[in-house]
Amino acid sequence: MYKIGVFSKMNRVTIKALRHYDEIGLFKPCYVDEITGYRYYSSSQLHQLHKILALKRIGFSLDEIQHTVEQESSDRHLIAYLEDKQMEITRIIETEQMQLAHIQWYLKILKQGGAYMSYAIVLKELPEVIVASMRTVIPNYDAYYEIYPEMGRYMEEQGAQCRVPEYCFTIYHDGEYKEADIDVEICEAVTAYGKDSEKVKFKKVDGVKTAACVLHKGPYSTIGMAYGAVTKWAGENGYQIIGAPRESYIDGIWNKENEEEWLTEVQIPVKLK
Amino acid sequence: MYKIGVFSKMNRVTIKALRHYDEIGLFKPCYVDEITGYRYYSSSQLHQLHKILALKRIGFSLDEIQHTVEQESSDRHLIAYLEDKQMEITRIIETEQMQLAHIQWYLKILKQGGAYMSYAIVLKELPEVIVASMRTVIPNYDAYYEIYPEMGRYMEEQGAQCRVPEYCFTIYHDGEYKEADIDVEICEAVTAYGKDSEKVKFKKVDGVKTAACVLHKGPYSTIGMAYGAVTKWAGENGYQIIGAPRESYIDGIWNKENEEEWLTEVQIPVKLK
DNA sequence: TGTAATATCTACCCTAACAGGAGAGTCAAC
DNA sequence: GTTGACTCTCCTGTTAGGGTAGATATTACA
Repeated sequence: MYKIGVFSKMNRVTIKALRHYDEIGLFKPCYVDEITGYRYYSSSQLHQLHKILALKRIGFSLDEIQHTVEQESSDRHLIAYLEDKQMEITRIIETEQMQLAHIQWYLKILKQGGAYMSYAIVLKELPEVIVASMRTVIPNYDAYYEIYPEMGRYMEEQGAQCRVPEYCFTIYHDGEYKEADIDVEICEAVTAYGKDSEKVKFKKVDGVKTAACVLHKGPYSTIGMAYGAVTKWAGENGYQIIGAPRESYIDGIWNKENEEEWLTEVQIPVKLK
Repeated sequence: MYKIGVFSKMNRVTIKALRHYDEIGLFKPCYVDEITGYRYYSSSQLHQLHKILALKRIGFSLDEIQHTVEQESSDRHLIAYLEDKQMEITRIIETEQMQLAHIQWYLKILKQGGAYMSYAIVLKELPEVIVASMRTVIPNYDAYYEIYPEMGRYMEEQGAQCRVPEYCFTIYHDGEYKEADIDVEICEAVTAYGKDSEKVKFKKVDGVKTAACVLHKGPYSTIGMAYGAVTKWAGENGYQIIGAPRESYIDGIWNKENEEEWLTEVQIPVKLK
């Protein structure tokens, strides 16, 4: 019969931990003095404690250990537990390795003197939406100043209601970056279908499971940098572009005078290679 | 200006999280209605939020992010932060992989129908101790029944005091398992040096940084299984045996009549290959 | 046997990053 | 005016104990 301090030293377990195990019912002293409350442990308990420590070492939570210990009669339960744990840890390792890749990417950029995180890449899911859409080939980017107002007018006629939060974006259907004759589809998310016209159609745009997104602040003329950042990031981090990129307009000519304050998000559907 | 719900949807961040960031001062709404307490966010804050989310994704804690964001003037700080983080994650991955190896080992044992964890391996540190020691070559294991009492008598003569917790053990100096002519050193940890005799010497036994330990319950005749378990485990988990194994006696003939209740711990100094 | 040092007890608060829920107030639509 | 959706604050809970305070117990030494 050992008092808690000695028992603790024998097993390299803190007194706090032993008291904690007692409290949660995982491992109780073999005898507790009713008057003083002193805990006494016996050597026959070492085996159980070691079992607990062994399970803890391989990543089981105290709760899981308790279940495991209770049902120890059956090996099948244990195998199942261990296999679950195996998968869990495998997943954890994968995410950690992705984090590592991210960090290394940022470090590389930083050491090259690149502007830190002026383009912070974020992965997110894009929702499925109903949109008023207009697909067309525009000669150059200046054409936006004509077609967006046109679409706005049509939607007003139709009484179409914009979705909240607003989601107004352009899908680029070309396979590459172009400066002329660009195949674009401009979309405005709405709450319900409306009547199609020759130019403007209502349709459903599928959601995207994972999109690499980056915010671009400033005029559209420099938005290429944002694309560059995302595509480079994707390539270097094992992601593959699997869909047409979008530009989501947040602030622009309609609410900010100063071009420097315009805000656009570039969204590129990706998946892990 | 967006209310919290919309802003939350725009960024795939929960309302709870936004409120939490506000509370800890990491990311505050640009305006709070003094009367209602409603939080309002603006699109110019998106960029900062994305930066925060990007840092979070690569494993920074909110606390670290706060420091990072505050000192963003200097890239050197950031590089240092990222490099620290890189090392931290590398370490984490290593430990996870070790856990994985452990689990796979247990699984293998279990699937072969082996008795689960009748030998649970635990790694621990062995302390440096002063011992009364007697090194000798014994013809076979039965000789213990002669030499242990002999040593006990000498220690009593000397008035040597045993250490608490008791640590009485045998070191096996042979490089391999032997059944005859075994080179053993029996040790009893004491509180202070005493006078040497021809047979019994007082000495310091160095601590061991990492020892793979296993509890053996039952008579000494089957203790080989415990050794087998440890050495096999070590081999299969990338550990190398780097010192003489010890047997630490916990319960034995001196306090338990029934051989089935004897308890011994096998301790083998190891290190990662 | 008395005193001082050490060991142990219970009880409370703390960690990170929120999640869940209670109860109350606010906002926008019908 | 009312309803339903939205938001607020405040409280508790999550892991596996760590840290400390104040009270009691045991042990060592004179």
